[in-house]
Amino acid sequence: MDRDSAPTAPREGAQSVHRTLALLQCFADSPQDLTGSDLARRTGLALSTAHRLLKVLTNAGILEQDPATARYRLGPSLAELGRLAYHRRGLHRAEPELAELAAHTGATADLATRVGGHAVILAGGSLDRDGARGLRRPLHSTALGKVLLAWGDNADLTALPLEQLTRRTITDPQHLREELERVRTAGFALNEGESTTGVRTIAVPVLDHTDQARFAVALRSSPEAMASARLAWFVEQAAACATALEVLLLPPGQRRTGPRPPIALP
Amino acid sequence: MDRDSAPTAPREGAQSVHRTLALLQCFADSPQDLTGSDLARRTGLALSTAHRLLKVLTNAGILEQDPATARYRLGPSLAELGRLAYHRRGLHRAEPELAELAAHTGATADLATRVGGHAVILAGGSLDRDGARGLRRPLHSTALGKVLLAWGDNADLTALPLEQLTRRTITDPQHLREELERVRTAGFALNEGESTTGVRTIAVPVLDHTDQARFAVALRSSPEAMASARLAWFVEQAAACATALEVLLLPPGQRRTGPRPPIALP
DNA sequence: TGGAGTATTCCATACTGTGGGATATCTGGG
DNA sequence: CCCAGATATCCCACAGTATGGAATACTCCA
Repeated sequence: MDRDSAPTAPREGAQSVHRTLALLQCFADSPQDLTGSDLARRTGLALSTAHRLLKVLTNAGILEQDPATARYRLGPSLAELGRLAYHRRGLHRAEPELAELAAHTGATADLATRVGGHAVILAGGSLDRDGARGLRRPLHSTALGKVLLAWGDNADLTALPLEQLTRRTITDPQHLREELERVRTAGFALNEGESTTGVRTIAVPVLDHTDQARFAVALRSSPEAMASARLAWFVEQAAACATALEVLLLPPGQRRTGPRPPIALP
Repeated sequence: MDRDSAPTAPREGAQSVHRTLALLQCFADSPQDLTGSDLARRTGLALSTAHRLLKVLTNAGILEQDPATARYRLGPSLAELGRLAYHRRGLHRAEPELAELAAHTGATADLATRVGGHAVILAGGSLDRDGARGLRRPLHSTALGKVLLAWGDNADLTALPLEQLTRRTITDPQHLREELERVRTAGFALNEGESTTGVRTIAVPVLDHTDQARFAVALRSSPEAMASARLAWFVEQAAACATALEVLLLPPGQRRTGPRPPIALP
């Protein structure tokens, strides 16, 4: 009856809050406004339950109902809180760095962090295109995710769903573990067509003082534009950006002290 | 025991969600990271209750705990959802308009909308300064709020707290009702020192097809810079911006058809 | 070394959230 | 014009979820 949302969830003593967050998540997944019944269907909730929760969110301004269609969409309070979150986390300082990186390399630059079993894109990218697809991607099938796993907590790796998205997606835990080892020794992750066919992506970590990846920076483009011969150059540009972001995004006491992981082409 | 948060709240059958939102709201009010016990104190919740709710929010990435201090702050999922909300509501298109208005007039330009008993600032302003004070202001004591009330639903006016913020704050419902009438006939709201002493603010509505204020645009500066002789000019600049925003923020079917309310200096 | 302020976990109880159902509205078609 | 289908909204008795007191573990500071 209940679908588990992430490999984190201790669903104890907080059912309604969990359900409320599930409702919110629907809006990250769908670019259109949603009807109440639609939301109930997507979350598997009873209509009246969904409706009650939606009303609370609407009264708080987290969601809003279109006066004409009565459909729900993300509301002003969320824009407000999001703006605060964005600022307080220093992401507005990251944006120009990413823009510069994108302009310099001609590729698309993304900044992401890990939330549960997903890489959540925080800055960069193209919202008009990516906003429709949603801003979170599975960890196992993206360069960003591999970096976050390789320099992070991948103990519970078997808890990840490892869903097959394309023909090339890694779905075997052991295979993934080897890939992560390769990523760690190479100093960067390379993806081609494992998440979206016809797209090549590289990613590098933004490391803290314990050598954990707090964020990841990715560059993606067509395989031709990102030809193997120029791969090292792309990775170095991304790494330079990542180093800058360590200063901009981490508080002084939590910055990497050791050297960046050296880049070694496979 | 329970403090009522807004003059909207049907607190029925959603206690935990309400409490969760109250916890979130604490972060909008305080610029610093907050400890769990601090949050429990501010919301009046039992420590264990607050902790449980905070854990759910943290697992979802709505909040995050500083790895060093274990204090809570706004998290990546909120930045993600906020970014989506910001974009989907077209607020990124409003930002340049407001920047232009601010540059042109030399004042600070804000865009806000109504959520419950508050005017929530969505774009413009200076986040570094305003982010510390919070992004929401009471309706009765700000030019933005007066506009949202004057061209909006002010039937439940007596339900507003009407808290006294400065010596000049309007605290009498009847007095406020007269002021709103004045605002409606003037076509704009003027505030001086009712919210913050030494600041003069004007605001105009962004109207929809039913002549409701969906948003409000404000300009604020020192009383000298915004001298009475030049007041009409400031109001006209703001009104021009508001007209532009009607096109940018409202869907085609919901745009004002009639003329803008004419501006009449008192 | 002790004490104050925390985070975190446990559990029996009671109150909150639940969902089935009934009603009101709306829309597009026949 | 009226009906069928889909939707928003409200109500209420029941069950199970959320609650908060208390106990433990941890960290910082004097």
